[in-house]
Amino acid sequence: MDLPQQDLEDVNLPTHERLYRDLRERLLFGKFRPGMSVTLQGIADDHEVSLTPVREAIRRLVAEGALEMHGNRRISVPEMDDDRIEELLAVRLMLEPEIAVRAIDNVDVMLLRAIDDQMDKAILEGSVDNYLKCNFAFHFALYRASNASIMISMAESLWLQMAPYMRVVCGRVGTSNLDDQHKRAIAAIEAKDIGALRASIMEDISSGAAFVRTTPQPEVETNSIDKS
Amino acid sequence: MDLPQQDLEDVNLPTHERLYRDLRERLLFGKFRPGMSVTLQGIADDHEVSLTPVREAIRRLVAEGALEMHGNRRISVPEMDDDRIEELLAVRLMLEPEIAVRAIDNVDVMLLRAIDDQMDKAILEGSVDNYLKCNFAFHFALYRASNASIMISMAESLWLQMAPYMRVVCGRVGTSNLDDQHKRAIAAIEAKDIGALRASIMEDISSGAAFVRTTPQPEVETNSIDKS
DNA sequence: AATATTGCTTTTTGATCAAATGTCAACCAT
DNA sequence: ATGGTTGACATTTGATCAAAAAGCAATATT
Repeated sequence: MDLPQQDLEDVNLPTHERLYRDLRERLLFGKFRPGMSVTLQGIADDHEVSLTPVREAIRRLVAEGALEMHGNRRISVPEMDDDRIEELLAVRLMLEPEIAVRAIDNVDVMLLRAIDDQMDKAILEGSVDNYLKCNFAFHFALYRASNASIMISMAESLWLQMAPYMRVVCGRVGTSNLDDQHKRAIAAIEAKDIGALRASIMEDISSGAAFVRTTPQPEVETNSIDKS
Repeated sequence: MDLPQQDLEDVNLPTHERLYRDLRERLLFGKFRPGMSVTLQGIADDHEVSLTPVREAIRRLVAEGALEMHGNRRISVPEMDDDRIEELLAVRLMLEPEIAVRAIDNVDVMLLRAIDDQMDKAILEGSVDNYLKCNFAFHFALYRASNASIMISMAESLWLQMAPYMRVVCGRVGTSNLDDQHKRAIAAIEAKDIGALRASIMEDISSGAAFVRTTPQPEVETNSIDKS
């Protein structure tokens, strides 16, 4: 009768798994910037582990498109360009409304509302960090209520690919001009209105896209990992 | 001025990369069956390499959904069930017609026709192996003509996830009852008829689905890798 | 009989090291 | 100067080993 019963994660997990989660977190919300190069050794040094688990974590992130491996065996955070953005958004527009619809009967609306409240606060405070976290939390709290585990992984992969770039754009422009489709989504869920839910998710994605398009392209910056 | 200039792959590639490609090939066309368990050590022994590159290849395949990792740290070929099938087909129906449309202006119709001819032959001969290979070749010859690299990887991941199961079903039923939507797709491409192309790809996916649904569920079989 | 416990085997995991590969800047020849 | 070469340095890659974890089956306990 010995259940360690960790409330949340990361104890007793293999190093490669913890590394993966940590790097993923940093890609979503941290300081990884598009174009930045990443070395296995750098990661190993930063985290004070050997190369072996680092390789496993990195291969996984490369497979998810979160990192890019060049023929030279060199790894970097993918650069963003117009075609890539267009493609990512096109897939998100197909995929995410469908996931949302599949979650409509299971999702905890209270939870969504709570997250959205926090997001409002983040926007008011101008905290890009918290905005991004809440936005992610909202979407995936919704998506996880579906049984569509394959679609969810795909969506996670897409967000991982967009995140470093979104971060740059938001950092430049701040949190104003962000119109919040989440309340429309919540209303649609409560009304069990599939069409309206689909539309609100699509509008959320499109408005993010419009937001991005209004900002100029940032210049390149290729560097090893800078320790915060 | 020293280009080795290998016509095709696999020389000078890192071991983990060759392993990845080999396992992938075997998942798509080989003897991996749903539910079969896979051990790192088994793979390493089979290929006469050490565990290190095996881990990298396997993590990649797990990230792509081609293999499944349980909490126990044990790895297996995912079992298929009705929900999973439904979800995989739903994503394919969204994704693949879009990729096809994006390829319509660039694809080499002669190549498609050649592949389709080979597929006809495979069906006549009743060769499940060749049918599966040609079917894959056809779809991805088309898809690769698009610039949508992200969508293509996603489609590859989906095919990897379906393949072991499709293999079982086809092995049971043979190659009759397979109606060929490829000729309709080719005609649509030549006519530059986007709607017809989209419809033919969707029909191709749906008819495969119908094909699968007519066959009974195979029983489980969990084993280590059997060397052919 | 049903459930725990124990010890043994298989498997996974992570660190370390040597070899291969790649990068980059200083150097040389034209 | 420009273009190519060389060598020092950094990084990746793959094998090996010890330790941890997990499975398994026979035994003991209630």
